[in-house]
Amino acid sequence: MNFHYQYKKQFQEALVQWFIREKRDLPWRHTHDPYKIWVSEVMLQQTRVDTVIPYYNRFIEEFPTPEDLAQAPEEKLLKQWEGLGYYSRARNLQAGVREVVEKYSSTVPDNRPEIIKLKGVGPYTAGAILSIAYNKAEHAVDGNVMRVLSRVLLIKEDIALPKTKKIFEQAVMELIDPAYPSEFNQGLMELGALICTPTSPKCLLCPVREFCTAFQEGRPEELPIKTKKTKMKDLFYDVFVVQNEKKQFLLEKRPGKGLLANMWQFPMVEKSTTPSEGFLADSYNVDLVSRERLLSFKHIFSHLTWNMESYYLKVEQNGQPTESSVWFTEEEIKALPLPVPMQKIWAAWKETEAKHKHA
DNA sequence: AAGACGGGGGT
DNA sequence: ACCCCAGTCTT
Repeated sequence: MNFHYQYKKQFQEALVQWFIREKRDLPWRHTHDPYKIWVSEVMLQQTRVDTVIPYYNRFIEEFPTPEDLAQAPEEKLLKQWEGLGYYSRARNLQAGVREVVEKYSSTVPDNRPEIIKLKGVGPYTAGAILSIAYNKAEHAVDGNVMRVLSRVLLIKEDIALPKTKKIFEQAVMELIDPAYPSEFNQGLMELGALICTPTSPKCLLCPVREFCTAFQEGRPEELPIKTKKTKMKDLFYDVFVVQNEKKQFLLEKRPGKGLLANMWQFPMVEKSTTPSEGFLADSYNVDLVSRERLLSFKHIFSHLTWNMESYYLKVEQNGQPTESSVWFTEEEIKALPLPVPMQKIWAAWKETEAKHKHA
């Protein structure tokens, strides 16, 4: 890529001034603390600004410094992250912050070779922290930046391919305003979020439309090119809210790896494989007293669908429950990190319970 | 290079 | 129903 000096200068000026003028007032824009910028960037991975704001505020209140996060028990960390999704982000963030506390005396590294080695910090997050917190001229290429630059520069490579990202990283390094790296990078992202949107971009409001090849050619909404399809798997589960005579409920902790790792759930059995009647006595050492239907719904993940049917069971306890399952009171459940599908079932149980009390 | 990994919002 | 989102890690 080979831009003329004047073109580059004017593009930088237009973008940076637009950002300074029009930027949204967001919580993480009131600080330059690299730790807080880091937290915000991790939360923003594959997640919308509006979703992140309340999580960010609660998280920073609970863990104001790297030391606070480093010392937090995992259950407390996951409870803070509950509902935000991609829970390995939380674990990796804590692991990365622990590295910073231990190896760098709690100071986030200010250079790419060191910062990118931190757990959970990839090429984008590295560049975002370096440019936003330290004002370094580093690329921070996310989906917004690829969309904006694919249009401005008419880049028709498939952005689903990993190697394509390098093209955009080089383009940013070529274009970035050395006087305003933070505003330049954030300007590209802000433009992607507010103006240069995936469908129906607001080109007439765009501060850089005079530099935009796709706008001049007339079909900006057809870029970027992205192939790739997601094949979804369907899974079918029966889920049981199991209550004993002491008003305790049975929950199990998911495995430490994989989907929803270390989160808690009500006992769940795959429908196709198991006749769910035998599940109780065989697996959990209890006798059924009553059975009531709760809620049926689909929960859609990025790569699979859970088809859920849930039931409220009252049981008599024969002995200890099996391995990973534990009896909890309603009060204790409040402290457990539950994935959203389990929160829905728990909410449905509370509704029927309230109904019974009323009647 | 492809798949795993959440959940919500827009069209 | 399908796409996207301030991506990273694992295979």
